[in-house]
Amino acid sequence: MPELPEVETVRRGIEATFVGSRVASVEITGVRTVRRQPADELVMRATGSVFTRTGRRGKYLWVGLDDAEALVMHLRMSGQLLAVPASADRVAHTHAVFRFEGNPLELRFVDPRTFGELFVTGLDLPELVRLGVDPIADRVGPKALGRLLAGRSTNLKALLLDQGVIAGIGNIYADEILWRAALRPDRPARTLSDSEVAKLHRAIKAILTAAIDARGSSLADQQYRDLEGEAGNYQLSHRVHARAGQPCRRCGESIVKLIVAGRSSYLCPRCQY
DNA sequence: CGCATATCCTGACTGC
DNA sequence: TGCAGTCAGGATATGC
Repeated sequence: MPELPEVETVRRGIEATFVGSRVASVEITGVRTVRRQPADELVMRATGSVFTRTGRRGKYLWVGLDDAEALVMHLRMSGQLLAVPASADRVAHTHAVFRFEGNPLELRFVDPRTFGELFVTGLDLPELVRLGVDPIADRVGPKALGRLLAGRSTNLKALLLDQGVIAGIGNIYADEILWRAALRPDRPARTLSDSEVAKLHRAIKAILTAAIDARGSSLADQQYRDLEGEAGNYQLSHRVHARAGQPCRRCGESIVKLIVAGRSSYLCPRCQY
């Protein structure tokens, strides 16, 4: 569910609400929530530490613990991070709860499908070195993007989804980016002209920036919520995602749904090439 | 290397 | 109303 814009929105919420607070206690109840290390180890390393800063790389979110270690979180398909009063009822699938000294709000990790995870690691984030460039946090120019595409026979959809190449783009934003760039998802990457690479570069920046400004996308199931439990607004600006049969906002042709790179992919068959 | 498939799960939705 | 089947924003392993 959450892609770069949603994770960035949650990161900003944690920055505003919990940075500067000292962890009073950590409760891990989900059996799969902490799986790279014993849950007790995470509890011990986090308890007593101050949330000193936040960061994001692709879809991974992290919090500095005393500026000495990092608490890394990934929401995967259904994870939510929520700031709620400690007295509030816990919803089903609440797998982790962080309480803080002098902060009336606690941080809860809720994840029905249990694909999400938490772990504590070093500030150099060795688990994240495999990730490719972050299109928002890193300065990625059109030439750098062109080098990532060069010589690859893989299609654009698979490439945009490959976290080892570009980190943070998921199924919704890949489709929205490719529509904006007027490029088909099944187009082999190495066939792009310089001007098409430039268009793709502009579309990545524009779509992700607009989606962050809109605080992310909440689909019909309302599963994505920000730290305050509020829905995002970027779904109102979607041009292709989940719009099969509806008219293209650029040329009027019916949007179609294909499977590309094993994922549902929406595109305009007339104005994407 | 690239690609399809299966897998980890729960829940919402569809069609009978 | 119930029930089976399908699908879902992600990431990874496997086999061809």
